[in-house]
Amino acid sequence: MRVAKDSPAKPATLADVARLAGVSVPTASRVLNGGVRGAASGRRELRERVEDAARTLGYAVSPAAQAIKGGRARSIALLVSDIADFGCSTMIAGVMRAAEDRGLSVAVRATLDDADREADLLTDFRGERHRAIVLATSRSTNLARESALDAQLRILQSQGTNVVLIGDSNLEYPRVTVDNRNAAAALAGALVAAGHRRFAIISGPEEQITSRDRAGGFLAGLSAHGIAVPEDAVVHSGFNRDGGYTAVDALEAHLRDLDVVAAMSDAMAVGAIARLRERGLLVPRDLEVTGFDHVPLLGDVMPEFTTVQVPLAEFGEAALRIALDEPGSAAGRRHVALKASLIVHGVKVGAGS
Amino acid sequence: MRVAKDSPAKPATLADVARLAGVSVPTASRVLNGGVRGAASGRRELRERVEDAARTLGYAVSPAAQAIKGGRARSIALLVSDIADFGCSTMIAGVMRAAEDRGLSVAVRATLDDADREADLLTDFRGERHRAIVLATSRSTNLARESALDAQLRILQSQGTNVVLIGDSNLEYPRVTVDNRNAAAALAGALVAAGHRRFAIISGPEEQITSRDRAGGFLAGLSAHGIAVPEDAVVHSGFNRDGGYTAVDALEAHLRDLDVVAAMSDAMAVGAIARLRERGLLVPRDLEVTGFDHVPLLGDVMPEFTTVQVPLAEFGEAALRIALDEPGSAAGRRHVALKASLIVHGVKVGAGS
DNA sequence: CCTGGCACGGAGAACGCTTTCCATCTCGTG
DNA sequence: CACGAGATGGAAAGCGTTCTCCGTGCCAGG
Repeated sequence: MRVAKDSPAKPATLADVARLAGVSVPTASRVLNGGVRGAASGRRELRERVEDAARTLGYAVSPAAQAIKGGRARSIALLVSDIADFGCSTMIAGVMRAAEDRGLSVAVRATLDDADREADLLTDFRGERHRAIVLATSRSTNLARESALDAQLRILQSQGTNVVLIGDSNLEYPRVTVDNRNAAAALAGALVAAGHRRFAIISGPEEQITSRDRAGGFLAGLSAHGIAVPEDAVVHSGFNRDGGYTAVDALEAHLRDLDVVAAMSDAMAVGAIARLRERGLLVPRDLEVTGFDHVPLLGDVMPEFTTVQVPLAEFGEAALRIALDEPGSAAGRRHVALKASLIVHGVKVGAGS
Repeated sequence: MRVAKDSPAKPATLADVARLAGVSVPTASRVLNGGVRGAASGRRELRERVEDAARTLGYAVSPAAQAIKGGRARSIALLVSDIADFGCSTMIAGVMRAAEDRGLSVAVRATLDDADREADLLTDFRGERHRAIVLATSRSTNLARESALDAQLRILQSQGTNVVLIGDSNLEYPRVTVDNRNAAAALAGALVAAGHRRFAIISGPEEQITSRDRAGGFLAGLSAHGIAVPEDAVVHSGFNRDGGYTAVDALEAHLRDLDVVAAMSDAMAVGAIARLRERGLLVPRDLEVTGFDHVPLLGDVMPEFTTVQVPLAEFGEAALRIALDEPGSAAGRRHVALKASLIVHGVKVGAGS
């Protein structure tokens, strides 16, 4: 008996189901959509016939067709810089979980920190007619870039796709943030309290708001205790592992006289630690390296690590609540601020805003 | 001046573009699709008119409409167990990059190791008419579960969605794998060569093929050197960080007399290290913990870590090549095996098939 | 027994796009 | 000058759904 293995048999359509059940297409649709017309409506027997038919044929509704008809897909878009980044992936998981609770799917795209890519991806999203878009790429103060982005987002918004930002930004959209400044200041305070006096800072690109806020807050926290950081002990680099790695060399002049290298993200801290070791400095024996974000895994392998816990996984839930106009604060310009906590030498010591 | 901010202005459609450009819809479609009909076809002037119109209106094609017409979406589906897992996210990034090179988008879903969820997600995928599905969840030897999955995949395949597996499986589909057995055996050999004699193994669920292969290979590698592992020094647990954490307690009887705890994944190793420390055992001072997968970050913070490097990011490229029937080996049952490398105390020492 | 109201199933349109087919137009050639 | 080949734009169909109407049948009330 020959198997028709290469038959590109077309998937069952609603029409197939209707035919098999002996009803019309709209009826089948109504039944499968949960009986819009009177919930437990219709002859029970008919309902069962349709459901049986659907099961028999292995029918699965085509979201594409639904989207094209309804004008909007049952999905939300998520833009991040890099999926492979630990922080990002935690946040993505949070968004997906939140979306799933609402019966929505998530389309994730990565910009890889390329502004052109970002623009292209937003254009794609426009065609995809998502319910909402969550923008989790780190925003900058570069006016040209940001206003180009703003224009894109405005279009998206005017076409019915809600926009939510994750993280601080100069753009005027609903957003969910963490008070990076105050958390960083609290971190600085804790480090001073622990007896440290000589600091260097590894921050992200100067234009980038998240790392700028963190570095600014950290410096402010230090100066509140009368401690200053030499100008050339604040270096800007890529906001990721490799950025932290290379930044260490820029700190060369200070390396032997430091208590703490404060990296403005856990990923940067990891890179810094690797490079410091290559240069013969051991962490935390010779100096301490602190991070920001709280990648869970780091606490396991570096129990003494000091960082700020950002509730990455909770961003998703908060963002979707805003994006989908659910009972949050009043409508209009909404903004949710989540709490960050300090983790000093592996121990959570409370909150900064 | 009032801003009509809430106008749910409909996105521009191809018809809008055509109207503005003064051409018919099919013409607009042909122009924007890259001029199927004669490449640099038509009056250049007409082409420009259409492109201008599209730009003016901010037109973005609707993939949903394309999919519904063409019968197939320009996308591939990717099923993983947990997006937040370090290994997973690296692999996802690889798949997305490979897909993007081919002009395809990726729909990622997570099963969270729940068989029911897995079935539901596969049903969803069926309706979504993807070009191909990449199944990267870890497969098991549980016959009931696997044959249910097989049935689902067969349907998918018969409906024109190619299926590729990442990782070993008993199911008969094209796949891309790593020779876990031999790599694990090589790892064992290297550890013996380093003078270790007393081993314990932390593996995933017994039914799960990946961890079973790794543990089996490891044991085989040891016994090739005349070393045996007590039966109760091989524990099975969840194939993730928490699994490693809890597994340590099951090894209680052996903990003080071990040279190496071999965890069958980096994530498990991390959990084990955390728990060992809580129990007063320091790694690598008191005993060594080895992993499997090579999460990049671990090498930075634990330079002496010993593990097996699995080319997670390359899985995507290989999987898509197979899935899309590109020039690989002959058609039919295809299978690509990627190379794993040993990383002993942070130094890459070569390959195990 | 007849009529009005109501509930429910079906016919048809519409969504945005591609594709097949056809009509037209241009140009080269006999 | 006429005819045919080749190219090119347009009309229409159709993809799988949902939604808006309609017609039908049922029941209650007069």
